[in-house]
Amino acid sequence: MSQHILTAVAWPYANGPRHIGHVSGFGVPSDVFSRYQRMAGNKVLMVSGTDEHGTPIQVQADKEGLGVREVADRYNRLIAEDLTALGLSYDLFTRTTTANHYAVAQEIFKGLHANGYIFPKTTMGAISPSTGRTLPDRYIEGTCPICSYDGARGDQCDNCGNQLDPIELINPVSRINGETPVFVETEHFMLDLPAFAEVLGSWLQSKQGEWRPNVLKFSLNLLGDLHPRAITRDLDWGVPIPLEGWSDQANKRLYVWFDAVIGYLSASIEWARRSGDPDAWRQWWQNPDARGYYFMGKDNIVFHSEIWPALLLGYNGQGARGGTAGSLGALNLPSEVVSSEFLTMEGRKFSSSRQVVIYVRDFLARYDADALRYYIAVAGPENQDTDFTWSEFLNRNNGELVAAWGNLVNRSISMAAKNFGAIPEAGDLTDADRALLARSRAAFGPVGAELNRSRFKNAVNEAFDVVRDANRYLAEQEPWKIKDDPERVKSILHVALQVVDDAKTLLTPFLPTSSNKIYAMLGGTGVWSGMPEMKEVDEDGRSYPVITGSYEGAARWESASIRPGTPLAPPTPLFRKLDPKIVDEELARLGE
RNA sequence: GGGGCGGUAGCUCAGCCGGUUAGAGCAGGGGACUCAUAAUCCCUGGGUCGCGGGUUCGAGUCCCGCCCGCCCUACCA
Repeated sequence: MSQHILTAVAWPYANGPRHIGHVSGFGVPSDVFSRYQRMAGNKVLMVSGTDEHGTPIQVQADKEGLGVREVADRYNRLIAEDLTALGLSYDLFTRTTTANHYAVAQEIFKGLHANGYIFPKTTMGAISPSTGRTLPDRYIEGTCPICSYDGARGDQCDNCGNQLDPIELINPVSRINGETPVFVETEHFMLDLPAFAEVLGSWLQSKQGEWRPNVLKFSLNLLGDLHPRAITRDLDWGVPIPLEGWSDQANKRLYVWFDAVIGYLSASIEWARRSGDPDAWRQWWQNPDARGYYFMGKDNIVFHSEIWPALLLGYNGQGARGGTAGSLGALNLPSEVVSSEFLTMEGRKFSSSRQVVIYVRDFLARYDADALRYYIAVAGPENQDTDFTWSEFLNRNNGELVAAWGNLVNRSISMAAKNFGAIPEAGDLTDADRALLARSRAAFGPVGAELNRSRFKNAVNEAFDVVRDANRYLAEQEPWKIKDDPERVKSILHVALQVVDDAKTLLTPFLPTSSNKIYAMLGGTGVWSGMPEMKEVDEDGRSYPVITGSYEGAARWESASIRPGTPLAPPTPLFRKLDPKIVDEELARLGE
């Protein structure tokens, strides 16, 4: 049964390059999932983009002496290049600074406002006297009024842990330029989150047994303490507020978290427009049978299990105040929020400023995308924080990718090519032959079930069990010792190649590049599993890069019979074996 | 301070509703083989399941307390 599946991938923030911790949280898992779903015959729409508004971009621009737009442009392009190089199969990877995104974000705001879920409130805000810009709480520091710790931030004291209001700080100063902020009254719009407590509660309860328990428990717990949340802020870098008397205020914008989550919808709409059928997005957002899977790191759960559903419910008119759906029509809530934990780097937190980091770009300059994808799939932070170490990366690469899987492919094709120059025909099969063939065919069920539940470690391990069994089979059959029975050798190598082909299919979601190579080695034609590409597009005369691609490859989640007689060339190695000295080289690159 | 998650062999991690001698991969030790990027295959040593209580015929698996790590804490993307 073919289903419409929306893969909604967290939006990387465009204030700098992304490191491997970021892509292990949202990037690789979402791509493995999407590739599997396409192979299983479902209609996948995988969308994301760079998140480009907000104060951190403003701060970064000031630091670099550039405009916000230039900073956003630069990191949008850089991040898009990195994600493309990793092979992430976005149907559309766009950005939040498009006219389309502005229009969709404003439409959601207007819908919520019309239904009564947004109200204004006057609060005190800090501004920088020299620039006139608002200072977010966390950019203010001073002495904690409770414990007298003098490095307290405006939102919280790191020493005593108490919540603070920046106006309470003793001797407050700006962390950006050291000056003393001025506090002034300012008016903002608030989202009435408590109006959704009940409907969110029953929605979450209905996910019992389906979501990862930690995500569900965490989300349910948040419900007990919902408060109205500001959705605008004093900043000129953002989406204008679409109300009379507000839209022309240069210094009032939608707060960045509000517009960023709407990106899933706006990107889907942009994708549909570019595909030539402007209403195509509705199949993923309004069809009751469609499913939406959201991938992110754990710091983002609240936005996806609480706030984004609240925005959708409010827009649909389904909160405590009722209402009617906006002009887009009622929209589907997430089916599942798939959250990853965090990756650490050699036992420490990733930190760009302290050079405890490896950026995706630098990683891919020295190692292959499949090597990184494999590491993340098999050793990434799927259900708990995990530690990336270069020595484990080396071991996994050399011991598992190269020695177990790459070598199985290489020895099987090499023997067949050398002895027969083609895929040999099988003769009478022995019990061992039949057992191994049945073994790899039977793996599609359980491996697929694990992938469908986003249990990637189990999936890749079960796929690798097939690889280990195939290596054992060859060791037991010893075809290289058989000198007087070429028919038996043919049967053994036929079986081995069939299982290599099956394992290649099982590993395609994780290792698309190398799987494509194996497909070609065994005589496959055309595209097996499609790869993303960057394209320049125009919108209102402005050009920007997007990631897109045609993923309608030949890959299907099933065993496909290899064709005897297909010519085989001597293989070239699929994966690079790494020199152990890279561990020390990489460690030397890390800061103290 | 509050909430959440985690703390299992040298390393990275599995262990669902409590049930026989706690598992895997890698690393270590021994052996076999040579088709293959010296890759592969077989055998093997190794754990007071963070600490302390409790419930139970029986707890890594449930309850309480504590210690450690990480995430969130409502203008933090």
